[in-house]
Amino acid sequence: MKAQRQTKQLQAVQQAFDSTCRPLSIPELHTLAKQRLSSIGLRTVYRAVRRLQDAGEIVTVSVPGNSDRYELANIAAKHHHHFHCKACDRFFDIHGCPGGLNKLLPKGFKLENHDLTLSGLCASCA
Amino acid sequence: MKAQRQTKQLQAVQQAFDSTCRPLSIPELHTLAKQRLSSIGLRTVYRAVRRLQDAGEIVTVSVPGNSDRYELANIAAKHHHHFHCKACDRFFDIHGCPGGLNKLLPKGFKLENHDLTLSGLCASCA
DNA sequence: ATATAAATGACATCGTTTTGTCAATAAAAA
DNA sequence: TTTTTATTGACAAAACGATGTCATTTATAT
Repeated sequence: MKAQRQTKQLQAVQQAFDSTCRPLSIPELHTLAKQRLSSIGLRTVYRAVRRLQDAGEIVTVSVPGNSDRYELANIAAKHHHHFHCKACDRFFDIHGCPGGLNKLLPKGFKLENHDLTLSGLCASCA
Repeated sequence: MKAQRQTKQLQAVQQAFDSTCRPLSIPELHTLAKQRLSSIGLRTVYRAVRRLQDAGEIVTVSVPGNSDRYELANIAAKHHHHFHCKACDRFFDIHGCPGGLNKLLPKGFKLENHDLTLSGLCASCA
């Protein structure tokens, strides 16, 4: 279930993940990959993401009011949250978690997961 | 900027909000409104939501990996969060907030908002 | 009761994201 | 090097939510 051929295109997408430690959207990946391989097509980025997903190297990050992002599975394995910069529209990883969420639940509800998205301005935009 | 005519259709949508105290999607609103007015069209639900938004009666609720929901503005005015049931796919209001989120921010980041979505099973599905 | 125009609903259309297709390319095996 | 076939990229097309259109309906004012 691993990506089978080592192509320049797949490497360009992998390098985008490796060099940018934040959740990336498909258009962001396309832009980043084009910096290393200007000829890479959007269709190929979609396919690379699918393959990396199937290989278990990346996972989907759902965020409110925005299209899906993707990030390295080994980063996602450590519980963390995200910050969305309203100016540059980028997402960043936030390490740490408020905790104590079970107290917020109404009677009878069963908590399995939670998802925290902070938003405001990132360091470069503030 | 208020909805101008009091139609059965608009009332059906308003009643959906009034009788169901949780964030509702367009299809959910359509289903609920049809229970009171089976002839109401989806197009009309879209327009009713737009009008109620313009009138300031409802606001948009963005949630991760799901289409937008809408809820009454007076409910949204009190800071709260949401719970998503993975079984029935409904969203519920959660009152209370973990707080202390500023500590999680990296240097230089400016926090303006936050968004917490718990998920699991609701009382009726658990 | 009548006139006016906002609102409705059926349908078509749009805009965006995602996927299908297929001839050409190129990575890995022979 | 040659062969094989996974992969690519251009293009078409699907999927989807949301909106435009317009003849008809109907709430409201007169």
